[in-house]
Amino acid sequence: MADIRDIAKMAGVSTATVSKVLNNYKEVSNATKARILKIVEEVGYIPNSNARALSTKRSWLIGIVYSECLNIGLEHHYFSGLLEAFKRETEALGYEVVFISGYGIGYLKRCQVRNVDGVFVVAADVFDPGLQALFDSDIKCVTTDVPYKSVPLIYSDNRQGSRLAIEHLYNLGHRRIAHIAGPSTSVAGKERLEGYRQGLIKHGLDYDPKLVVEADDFGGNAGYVAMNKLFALSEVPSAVFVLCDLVAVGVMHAIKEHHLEVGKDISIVGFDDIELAGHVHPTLTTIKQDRKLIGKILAETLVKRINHQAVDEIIMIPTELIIRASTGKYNEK
Amino acid sequence: MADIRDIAKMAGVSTATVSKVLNNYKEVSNATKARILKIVEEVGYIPNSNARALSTKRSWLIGIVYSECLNIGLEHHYFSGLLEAFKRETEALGYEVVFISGYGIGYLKRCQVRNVDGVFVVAADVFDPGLQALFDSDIKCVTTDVPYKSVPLIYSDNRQGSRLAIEHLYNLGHRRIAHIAGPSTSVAGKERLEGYRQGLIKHGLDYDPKLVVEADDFGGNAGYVAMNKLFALSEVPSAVFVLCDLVAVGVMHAIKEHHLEVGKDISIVGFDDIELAGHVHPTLTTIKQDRKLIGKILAETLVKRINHQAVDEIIMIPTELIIRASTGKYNEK
DNA sequence: AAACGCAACGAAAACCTTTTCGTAAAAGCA
DNA sequence: TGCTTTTACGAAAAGGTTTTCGTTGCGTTT
Repeated sequence: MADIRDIAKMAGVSTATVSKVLNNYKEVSNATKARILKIVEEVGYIPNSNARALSTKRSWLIGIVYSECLNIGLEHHYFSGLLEAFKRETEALGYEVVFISGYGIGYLKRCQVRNVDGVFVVAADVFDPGLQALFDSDIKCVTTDVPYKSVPLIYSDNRQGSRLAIEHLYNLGHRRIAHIAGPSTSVAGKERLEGYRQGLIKHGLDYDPKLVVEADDFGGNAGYVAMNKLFALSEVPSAVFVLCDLVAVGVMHAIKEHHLEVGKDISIVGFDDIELAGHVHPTLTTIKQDRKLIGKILAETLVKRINHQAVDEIIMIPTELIIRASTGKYNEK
Repeated sequence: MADIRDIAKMAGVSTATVSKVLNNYKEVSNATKARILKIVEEVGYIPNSNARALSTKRSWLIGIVYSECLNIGLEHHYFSGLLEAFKRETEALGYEVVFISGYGIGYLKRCQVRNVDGVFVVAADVFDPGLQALFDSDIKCVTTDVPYKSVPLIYSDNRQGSRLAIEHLYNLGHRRIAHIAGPSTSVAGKERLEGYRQGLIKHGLDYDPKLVVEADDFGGNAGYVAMNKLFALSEVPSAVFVLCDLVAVGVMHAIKEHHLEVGKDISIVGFDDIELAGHVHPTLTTIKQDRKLIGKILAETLVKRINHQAVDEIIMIPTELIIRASTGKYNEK
């Protein structure tokens, strides 16, 4: 593999000049510039990114912190979609995306070792001291769903989304509305619970703690288990607002096992709007999170931070109610 | 940030000695080794990976080629699960995982720029010349579902899986079994189609091209569309073997819209066994791919290749039939 | 003709490790 | 004791860029 010195030699110039051409400095004549570029092209020369990073202290690498806690890992639709959007955007800006391993030395050191220019904390436990060390360091971070001090945070307006859900159910005549909440360590889960509560109050309904059950994680099975807890109640709710679509599918499963009809006997509202929401039976009414947009803004914000530009501390993206068949008018039994 | 020279100075030794300690060379006395280690610990010294990579020509980075073609990107459950398993395994071996951007200069050059030690081609179009250039280079690769010359290939035994599906349906009395196949560019799709055919023949059934319809991609909507094509047939099949679970959910959607019952009027078998398969209604009979195992073997194989050890060219992992409620005995109408 | 400015380029240091090879002292052996 | 081997360590080169600052040569002013 040819290096910059080979190119310099072939062009009859110094490495400095080649470097300047490659990095678009203007202080080099058009003639030599063209000559060098031609040789670079012919030889298929590729600058060594390690040498470059060593010299410039920029790696053009963005780290992803993505711990598989609570089943919200790569396999969770919402997060994988978000990550995909983020990746697409940063790649367009010239960066590449690397997973930061939680192994051994911890996130912070790992980031320092790899010399990442910035990191995106996608899914993690806020109380993880390793994560806090990273956030408290001078490495540029952005995050979603994991608020921490003044680390820029871009995410859906969970409370607003929840209120939309409750309003929808209320308008359909439901008065006994349950909530399957996220694990208590999940901030998004907490906010959705709060929005649920706000929604109830706004419509003059009482908040009944018995109607709130906590899901163990963000998978389908957690919903199945949680819904069965609701069935154990003396008076079963007529509607359930579920913290996310994947969990909602498990909820629907439990309901059908009790020979009840979703959308008729019990209405369900999910959160996320994953592709499958439009294909499960009945199709799932849900609160849509705009993951493409959120991913894009996250990317832009991080790159701004890397370039020492000012950014907003918090950006909340509005959610949208998508009405499908899993919700229906309240039926007196 | 302290560098190796600082450490050397503090310990009163040369950088060479520090380096040797850090890399477990034996030619250094226990006394100085302990002294150096102590200082390293106190200062929180972290070796610069770029300098190291420059010197050793190893980056401890593994590239992922993951093009979002046909909806099988990060958002596809099977692949994200596979990737997760792969990542976990390689991280345990000391590597970190970086996405190789398809932007601009192409996969091969991108890999060379980043100096990756190896790459895992997860999902991509086999006919992409950029991909072929990568495969033909001397960069160590492994792949799944994307066979190419002698690049090590680890994946499910698609034909065997399909035969399992057909056998199951046959044993339930179905004789008119349709197949929703993958896009023609998908190798896994082709193999499953072939297995479907083999299964039919084995049981003395005719292969009827009219009963095979191609899905546009690997998403739920593709299944919905494809199933509606089957409904346009003069004689609707009593069972459908679908190339993957996500698509199968769309198929079930279409069936219910025709007021037929899945598992009774029409039986469905999927492929993958994603978590949701156990929660959709009816729960989905499917062919399980062991993505944890496949991911693990992929990782091990790639690392072996990196270390110049011999590896198998092809490893096929058997699949397993998971019987749930979407398949039932054939009912004469 | 002297003085100056500017354009175009190069020398060399800096970035931080690893690794080879050489050297000195200590240990082993006769 | 004299010799060889081993052990413990260091000097310095190598790895490939970027960047600062200096130099050269040429055209413009006065």
